[in-house]
Amino acid sequence: MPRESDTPPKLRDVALHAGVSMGTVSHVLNHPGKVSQKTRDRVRASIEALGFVRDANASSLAAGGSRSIGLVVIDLANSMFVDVALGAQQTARERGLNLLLAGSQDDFELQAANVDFFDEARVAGLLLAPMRDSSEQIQKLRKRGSPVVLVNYDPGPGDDCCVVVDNEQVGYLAGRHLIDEGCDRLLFVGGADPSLQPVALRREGLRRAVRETQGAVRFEELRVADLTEASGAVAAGRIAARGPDTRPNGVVAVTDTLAAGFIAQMTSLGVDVPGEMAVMGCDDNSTAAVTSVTLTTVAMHGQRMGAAAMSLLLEEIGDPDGHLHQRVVVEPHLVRRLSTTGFRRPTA
Amino acid sequence: MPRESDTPPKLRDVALHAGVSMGTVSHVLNHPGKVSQKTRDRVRASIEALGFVRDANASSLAAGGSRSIGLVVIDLANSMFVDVALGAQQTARERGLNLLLAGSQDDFELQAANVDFFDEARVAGLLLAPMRDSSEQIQKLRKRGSPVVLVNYDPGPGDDCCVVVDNEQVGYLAGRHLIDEGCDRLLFVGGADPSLQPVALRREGLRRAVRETQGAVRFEELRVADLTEASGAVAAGRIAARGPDTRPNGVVAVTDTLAAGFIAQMTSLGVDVPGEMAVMGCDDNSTAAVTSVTLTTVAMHGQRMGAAAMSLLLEEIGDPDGHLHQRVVVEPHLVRRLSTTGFRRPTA
DNA sequence: CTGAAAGCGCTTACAG
DNA sequence: CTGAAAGCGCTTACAG
Repeated sequence: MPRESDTPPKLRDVALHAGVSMGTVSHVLNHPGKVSQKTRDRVRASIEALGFVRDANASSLAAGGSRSIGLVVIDLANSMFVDVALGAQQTARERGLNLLLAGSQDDFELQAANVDFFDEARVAGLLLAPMRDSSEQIQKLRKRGSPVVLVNYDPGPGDDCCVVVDNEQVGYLAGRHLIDEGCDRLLFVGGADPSLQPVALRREGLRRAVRETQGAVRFEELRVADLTEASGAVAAGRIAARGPDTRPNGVVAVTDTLAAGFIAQMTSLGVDVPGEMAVMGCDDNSTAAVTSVTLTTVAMHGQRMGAAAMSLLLEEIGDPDGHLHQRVVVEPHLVRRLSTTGFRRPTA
Repeated sequence: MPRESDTPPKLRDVALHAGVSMGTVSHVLNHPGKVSQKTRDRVRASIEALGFVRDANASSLAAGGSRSIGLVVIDLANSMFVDVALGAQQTARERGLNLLLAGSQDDFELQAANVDFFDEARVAGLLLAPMRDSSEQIQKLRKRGSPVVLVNYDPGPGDDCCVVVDNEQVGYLAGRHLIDEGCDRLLFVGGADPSLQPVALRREGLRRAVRETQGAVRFEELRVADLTEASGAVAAGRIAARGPDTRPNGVVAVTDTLAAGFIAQMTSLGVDVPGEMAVMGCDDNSTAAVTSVTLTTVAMHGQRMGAAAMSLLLEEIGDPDGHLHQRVVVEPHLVRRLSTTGFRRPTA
């Protein structure tokens, strides 16, 4: 039964209770193999009896490092990053490490604060899904000896491991799907910021799918201000204004959010989606799924990304010098839903 | 410029560099008001110059407590809990505290592990959204002096603060909405487990709305095995089998997931939702929104819950003895979408 | 306002 | 396998 003291038991109380030294208790906790079965059992019984819970702060300080890994994602409201967290957590647990999770809510300053927090906590390593170049933040961690692995961001050949999705393939899968459904006039709706790597790559992939048809399919693109639903609606307005015979009949919006706005507006303008126009997004972002028809999209394996990133990180933690930085590319996959199902093929 | 040493700078290096004692550096960090402007600036310059980052483990140990709050939620894939985290984080930051987030993935053992982890980390307090009675876990924290506030779970009058949504009102709002749309034969679809408080309360609220019509609206209910999409589909099958004139024309599923399965199956059986039958869910769970029509639902103010819970926690941390436990009830609100819009009123 | 010193609770060589 | 002791990096009374 728990001791009725007014102060919580500490390691020395356990030692006293079990009749051993503090060092032995600590060994039971950290290197049980070094202690005889008998002593171990006695110590564990005392721990149980007193309700002892080790102070992780003291432990990390004395051991010179914590057994936690930090994960900082762009935004927890994006379900992809929740998947990343699940994958990373599972892999971490398998190795006896704890995952600390923080979301940056699309705010670069909050991201910096999160990284700083994990820096202060002296995490054993950091998984970072940055919203843009964050080499400064990463440098600080590295100086302290904490490896960093980037998720969903490719820093280019250099100092860090990264795990990214094959965005060119994302675009290709989208294009291929629409073409297979019978669309022959494709539109790519992207954001105006050309520096966003994923946007450029997805466009390239889509073009590849179009090229493969050897001219049977037309391609055009439309740039909107940003990747919000509002911009999607603007794009829809412009396209709908054109006649049914010249406007695109297959649309790839570069994000689900954009696609959601596009479909909502297109529908309200009287165009039948997907009957007259198949529309799809990219990301499989569940928070953007509230469209009038369910959205076909190209999804990423978020969990796989998280698990891969954690593996790379642990590898580097385990062997900081021998480690070679890697770039892991995860393949996307198509998720077919109603926004492209039931498109009426042109009977030309 | 950062010092080119092979070992990261510590507080004593900063003291040396600034020509002050370690105590003074610590004061600059923790009680800047106690240090003269001039000294403060000098110390800060040294911190900057050396790239010093304080070790939070050592700090917490010496100070006898950390400046972090833990939040353990049932499942991060449920968007409501992401909202809770956002609200809690914002409130925590305003008070200079950090929020540590952990998701339990619907697994009670993982929940226990998460709570233990925060216990070891000696968090200043814990916000817990438990999946069921967790008084044991809570007791451990309390023994160590960490207050606990429950979120989305009402433990009954007792030892802890809690923040919950008014689930009776959830049911009432749902019923009221359907009745206003012209439905006169309501169905409540709930899970078979009567011990789930929210289910019972939502049913009560719905009944209240029905009672208010003084007999003009019929009420019935259907219990299914659990709250999955599959069970929703099963329920739809049973209802659809009845003729259009006797079956319900307004349905409240106790969760969005259930509603999603219900609608999908009902539609595929040839019943027009919402034309012949208006259907709605409860929760506003974005991950369940992938239905063929967008789902009307009753939502909770997750952010508000998170913020309220954090406030209660901080209040108790600030005044452990004077603190009175409270039960904060957050009002739900209706989110109208397509699954109830366009219902054809019976013209009897 | 500033400094010297004790101590937070644990871990880890080091001897036995 | 076990114990005594130094030390992890900071904070906080306590004197000055």
